[in-house]
Amino acid sequence: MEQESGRGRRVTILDVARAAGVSKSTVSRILDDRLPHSRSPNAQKVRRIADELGYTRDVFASGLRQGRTNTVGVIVPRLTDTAMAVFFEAISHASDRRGKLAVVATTDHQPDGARRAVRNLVKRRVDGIIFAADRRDDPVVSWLDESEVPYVLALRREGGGDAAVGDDVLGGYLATRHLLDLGHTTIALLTGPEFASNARLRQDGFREAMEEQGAAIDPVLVGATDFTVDSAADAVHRMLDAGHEFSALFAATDNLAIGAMSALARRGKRVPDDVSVVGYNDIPLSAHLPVPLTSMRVPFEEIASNALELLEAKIDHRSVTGGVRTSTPSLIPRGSTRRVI
Amino acid sequence: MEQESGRGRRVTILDVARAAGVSKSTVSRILDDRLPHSRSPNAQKVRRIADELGYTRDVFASGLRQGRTNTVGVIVPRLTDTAMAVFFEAISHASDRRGKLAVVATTDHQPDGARRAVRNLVKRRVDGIIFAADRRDDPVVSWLDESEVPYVLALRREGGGDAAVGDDVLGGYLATRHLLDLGHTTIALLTGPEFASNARLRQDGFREAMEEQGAAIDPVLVGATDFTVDSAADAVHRMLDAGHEFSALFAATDNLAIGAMSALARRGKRVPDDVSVVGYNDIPLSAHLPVPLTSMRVPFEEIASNALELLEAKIDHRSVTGGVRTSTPSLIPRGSTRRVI
DNA sequence: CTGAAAGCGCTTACAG
DNA sequence: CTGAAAGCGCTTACAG
Repeated sequence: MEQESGRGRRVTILDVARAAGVSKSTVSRILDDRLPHSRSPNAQKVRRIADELGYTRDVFASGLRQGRTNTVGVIVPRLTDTAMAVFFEAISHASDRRGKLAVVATTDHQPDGARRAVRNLVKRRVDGIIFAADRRDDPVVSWLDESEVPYVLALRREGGGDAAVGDDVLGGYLATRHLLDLGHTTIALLTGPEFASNARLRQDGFREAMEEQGAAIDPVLVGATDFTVDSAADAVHRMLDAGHEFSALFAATDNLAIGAMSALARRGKRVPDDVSVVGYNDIPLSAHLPVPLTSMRVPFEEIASNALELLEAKIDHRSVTGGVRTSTPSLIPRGSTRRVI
Repeated sequence: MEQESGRGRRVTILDVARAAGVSKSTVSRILDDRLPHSRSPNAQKVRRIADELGYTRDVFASGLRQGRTNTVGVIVPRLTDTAMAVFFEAISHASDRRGKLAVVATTDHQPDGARRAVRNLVKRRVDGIIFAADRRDDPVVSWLDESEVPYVLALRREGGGDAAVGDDVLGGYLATRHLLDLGHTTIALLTGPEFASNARLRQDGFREAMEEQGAAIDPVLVGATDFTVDSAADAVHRMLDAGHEFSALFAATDNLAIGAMSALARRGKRVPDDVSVVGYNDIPLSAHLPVPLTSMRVPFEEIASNALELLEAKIDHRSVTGGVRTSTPSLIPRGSTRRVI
């Protein structure tokens, strides 16, 4: 690469064509990754010269002409939610490998956030959208259907659209099963808000495991949250105030588990001695808390790849077998859970 | 908006022109935000029709023609570092307000990560780059200088380029001053790796405060980390193993503080009763830890705005007075620090 | 203020 | 396989 692209005159396809003594059409074809890679001497020469000149295709010109931009939009509630940052990084890496760019927009949990995000991304000409925000009642999904932007859901299913998800029911089941296996029977649950489908499915898995075991679910020990650490702490304080004892707690996300542990600490309850705690998502921090958190690991890389594949199929108007790809979470046992004594 | 843009035929400037009975040149000018907003009847009509037709400018066509894309690239080490996610969200919001798009690339702390990130962003035709990765010795800065991409540094200064930063020396000073004021004199320090300029400046502030107070700095109580939670825990374990007592600890980031608290807990030291701890960055989680963390709040929004302004000036070839804008951090006292008894 | 025309850097039928 | 030509949707001197 003789010359890094900058503000000066860019190296265009015409420069390469002239230097190689061929037409720009030919250069365009030789450098087109979608076409079979020609090993003819001419092709090799063009590639060499393009390299020497530091030529890179102008994505704007190419996008304008092709009607596609090789850009995918990703919508998440917030990037400061580490699980979402992990997921976006996964999509970003997978996109990179496929020569695409992932751009992210956040909804900030605002009512109109999703719509604004979609509009912004569409304006930027993304080829499609991976939607990972979490409002069940959000009309954005039907709105996305009406608009003609190709999209897939990720980390949640809704309205029958294509989706790449983790098996949240199984995850909820496995987390609860772990606690039951350790001898716990009175288990508190910290779930998300009504509209969050993934939290509800994890709750379903919780119920399934409890029923299978014949363990009763105390409604007082089921706390709804808005996914904030604070609301989790509040919910646990209320449980404690109600005087209903519990020896274990399953939280629908690691953040909620952190809030729970914070409240438990403040009330003089030790983890895991007095209460065992299981989280969900296995965010990087969880392994490094004062009491390392037992958590459900979600295969974000796999889900990201699936989402991207499904989306590409949609963009290319290919129909995909299935339409929903489900990845399996796994339990990572750590210090926050122990056998009841 | 009659018709959401999608895959069907897009509404182009020509559609608007025809519907309004003017030329596309005229439409282009009327809809050009850079030009003074005309209130002539004609202009109003065109704007109304554009709206009715759901016209949005094709950023690719516009970008191709104008030679700029209204996109800024942001480079951070990782998005899973919450402080970086906060910062990117801040840039994203500020960009939005200015009608720009912010796209992010991560270095993953890889030696060649920064270069790869720059190359990727340049390929995507960003108008400029906000560089917030943290390797002091990274040759990428001089490399950026050679390439002709406009860029500014953020959260760190290096090699004299334009930069939007927090006052890390002051922050380190204030954090340490807080501990000194509470009566602590043997204070441990958790700093970053050699190459991280911001950590070093915070360390300078620490030294300044200690010297001012006439408090000695025990080299054994200065622990270098690689910014991971684990390495912080390890460093604290080593201090404890060495048998050098300390009643307070200042960590160059909240993550390091979390690692420290984790190690302290494992060694039976209570925070704040046995050891007071101060972090830096005030990430959202810090307020919600079992022991809420005293931390230095960094005005990320302000730094993001500054970075964007500096960058725009560079892009427009305007020279800016100064070239470095410094924002002031502030101490947020919480439960992790208390007066020595 | 307005319009016709050129051109940004590509890709892609079309014809050879 | 190759090249000349048209055109993607804009913006912008240029001339009126």
